[in-house]
Amino acid sequence: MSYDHQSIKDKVDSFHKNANDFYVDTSKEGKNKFYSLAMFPYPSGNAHMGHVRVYTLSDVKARYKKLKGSDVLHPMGWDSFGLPAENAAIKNKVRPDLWTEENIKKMKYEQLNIAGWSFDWDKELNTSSPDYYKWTQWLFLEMHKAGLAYRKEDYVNWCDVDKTVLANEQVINGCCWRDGSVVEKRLMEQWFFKITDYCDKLWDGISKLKNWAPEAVSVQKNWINKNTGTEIHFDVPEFGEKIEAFTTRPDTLFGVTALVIAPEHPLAQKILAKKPNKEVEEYVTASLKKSAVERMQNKEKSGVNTGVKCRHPYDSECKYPEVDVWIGDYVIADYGTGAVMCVPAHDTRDFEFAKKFGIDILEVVSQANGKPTDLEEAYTENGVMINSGEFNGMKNREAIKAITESLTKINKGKGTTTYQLKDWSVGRQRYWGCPIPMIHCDSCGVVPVPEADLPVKLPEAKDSDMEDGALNLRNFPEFVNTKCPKCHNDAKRETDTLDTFLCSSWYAFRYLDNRNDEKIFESKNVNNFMPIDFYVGGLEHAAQHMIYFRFITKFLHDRGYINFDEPVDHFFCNGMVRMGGHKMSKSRGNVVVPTEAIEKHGADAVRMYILSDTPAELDIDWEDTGIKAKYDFVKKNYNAIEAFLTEHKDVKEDKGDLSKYPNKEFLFNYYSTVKEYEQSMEQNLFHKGVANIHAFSNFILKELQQSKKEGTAESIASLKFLVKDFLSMAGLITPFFTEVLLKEFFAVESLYKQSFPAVEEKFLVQSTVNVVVQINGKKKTLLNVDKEITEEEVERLAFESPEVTRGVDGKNVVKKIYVKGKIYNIVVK
RNA sequence: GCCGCAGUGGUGAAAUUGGUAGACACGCUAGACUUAGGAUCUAGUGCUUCGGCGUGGGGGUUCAAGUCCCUCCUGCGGCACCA
Repeated sequence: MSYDHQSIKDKVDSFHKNANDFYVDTSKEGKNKFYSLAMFPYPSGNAHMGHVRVYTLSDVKARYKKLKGSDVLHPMGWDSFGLPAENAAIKNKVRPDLWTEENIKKMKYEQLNIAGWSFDWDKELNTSSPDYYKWTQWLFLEMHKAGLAYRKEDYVNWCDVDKTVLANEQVINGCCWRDGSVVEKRLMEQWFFKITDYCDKLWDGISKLKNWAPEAVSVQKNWINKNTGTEIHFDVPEFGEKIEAFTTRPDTLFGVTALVIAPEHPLAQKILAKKPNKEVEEYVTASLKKSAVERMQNKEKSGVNTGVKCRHPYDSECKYPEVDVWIGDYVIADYGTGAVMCVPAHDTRDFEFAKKFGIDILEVVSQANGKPTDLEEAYTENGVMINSGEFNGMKNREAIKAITESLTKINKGKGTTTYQLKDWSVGRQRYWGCPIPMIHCDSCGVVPVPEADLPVKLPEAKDSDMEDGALNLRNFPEFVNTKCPKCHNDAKRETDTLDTFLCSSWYAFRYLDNRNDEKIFESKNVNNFMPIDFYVGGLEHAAQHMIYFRFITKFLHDRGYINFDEPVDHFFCNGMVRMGGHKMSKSRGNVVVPTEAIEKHGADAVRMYILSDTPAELDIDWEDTGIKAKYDFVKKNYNAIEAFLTEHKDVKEDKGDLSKYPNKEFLFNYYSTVKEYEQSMEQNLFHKGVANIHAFSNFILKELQQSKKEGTAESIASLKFLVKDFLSMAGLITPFFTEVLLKEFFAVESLYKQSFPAVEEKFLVQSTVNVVVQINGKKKTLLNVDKEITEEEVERLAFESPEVTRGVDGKNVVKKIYVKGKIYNIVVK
């Protein structure tokens, strides 16, 4: 029967109807484990081409490892808490839980089951289901027990469109990551996770991320951003305290002509309280109102002199023993100490600030050529110390160390490190999320919900709740009002829900024991299969999700639940699927819907196409000619192979003695391509894998033709055997037509459970080799010679060739280099 | 500004890690065949003045460089008033 992708799909569906071929027993001990994971989807109800790409990648890798004999885990689940469900509720008056449930059904049974993805659905999980979020709550309580979940009043990122607080990681260029609206700073009391306690571990762990996409490693580095420097104390006698300034350039200490603190710095409020001053007050108020975007866009320096003085640590030696304390919003409150020493001569920002406000400029690091002190701009290069008391004459690089040591001795400072990473704000003022298992009691304070009472379930939303602004746990009295677990008096539940990034920071663990209702997971299972061997997802998750995932892993490690401290061995960042050079979007009208593409071209062609031509890390541009070509390829191969197998139905496939196989070149091609294909799969060069399949097809189909004329009973049996192995290998990429042929003509139990053929090295040995003859490294001719040929013989043949004769004519042969069986290079002058 | 990645035919790209640059495809050209099919098959396809020349530019190391080193240019991504 001629190729018809629809009937092939129907057949494959019927093969897998009853059994879960892709099941793996995660409690089974053993060594040969492979965990292939693609980031789980938000159940929007519509799978898009991006999903097709990611899940095909994790699938091909999973199938490959299975063929190579590993126990493979390739699970799937739902990242189902979050805003779209609430927005749908408000718009269409559908309960968020029901809306989510509908979408999951739709995606699971109509979209994620049509592309041949080998998901083990036995491991399915859903972050918004109480048996999952019970353990998200448990994790919160563990954090709380460890002192890592805490409340504080702080300036937080407020998104007024989503009516919720956002984590720093969710603010991109000062705007909300979801809707792009400008984020405000609001002083609020909020739940935080003390991820900053893990800065060192997260930073040091970066060196272990050898198999991560380099871009993703770079994102991790930039985000945590460790900086080594010195903390220097400036006494403020009037207030009986000191300002700690962080700097990476302690060598410029003697050039300090002012001190600048951030408007949010605690001292600012103290100054206002003690020495009320309208100008200062107005400046502070105005600065606090400014959004991050305003601060970012307007880099014009602003500030105000408080008139408060502070003392230089070396006040007896330096030119400016006492300097003014300024408030300036170019100083960032939550980086370093929120205070900087202002050294205009050697810092571009301080220079601008000083120029604008007439602050003195004192050069302390001179250029080697001793240029004058009348600086046009800040001098930020290295040099020799001047105007710096006892440190004069030193190289400034040495002075950095010397001054830090000296400060430590006189107890006026110390070497320190600082990080850009901030504590993780985890509370969200939203309904559709995991409730924070805490209770506020007037007499006992904030009390954790006892573990036995978990999960704290979300109340069911009624139609009247589903109004804009009303869908909030505050408005559910039956949820809010409770008893204090300690004193049993009336108390109120916490009404914030958890950031959905917490839900997704531990799902990979839960897949290994998704039905456990006694504990979060069985450690044995997790230790057995993790770290994840192959984790596929977009680079956009390299900051938020991957930071949190690493943090939670390190936390669970420190609490003794797991024996590894990095969750992902290989993080593979796939590129986007675009069309016409743009991201697919409804408004642009350049959307290819996966279900439609698969219906039209068949899943084999779609899978093959989405992997072909371009490395999976890069963006691809969807082209109709490309997908059509893959359809044609699948059709051609199915038809040719089916015809061959039908003709030789009665011949039992038999490898036999391949050394008697008539076409040695075919065997050479076959096994060298097996070798290349294996490498492509090992190294995740899936586009090369597709090219290898093309190469296979090119010589196999030719050989099938040839066998019609010259085939013997023996050679047909061998060829049939080789075709069977080819189908198993190609089945990684095109699992539909290959499985049908394997079932119908070879009665295999399942494509998934085949094995990868071993490379027969003996057929890769050839009796002749091509030796390239070069003159001065430029190729002149090619000699096809016996592999064991001597150097003398090569030399004779080379010099006999007209190209060499012409090339050396009238020149001196200086040197001859022979690389056995490869290169013969003649050097002439 | 700092960090990371990349630059190869008309296009997507490959190159066993220093040893025949352009595998495998798309597109294009010519031809064949036609039971008009999502046709298929065959041949060709870096440039060339047929000597050669060619991997963003310039320099270097080497018998030999797309690959290593220096330098510059361009594009993409991340961070960014980070002290």
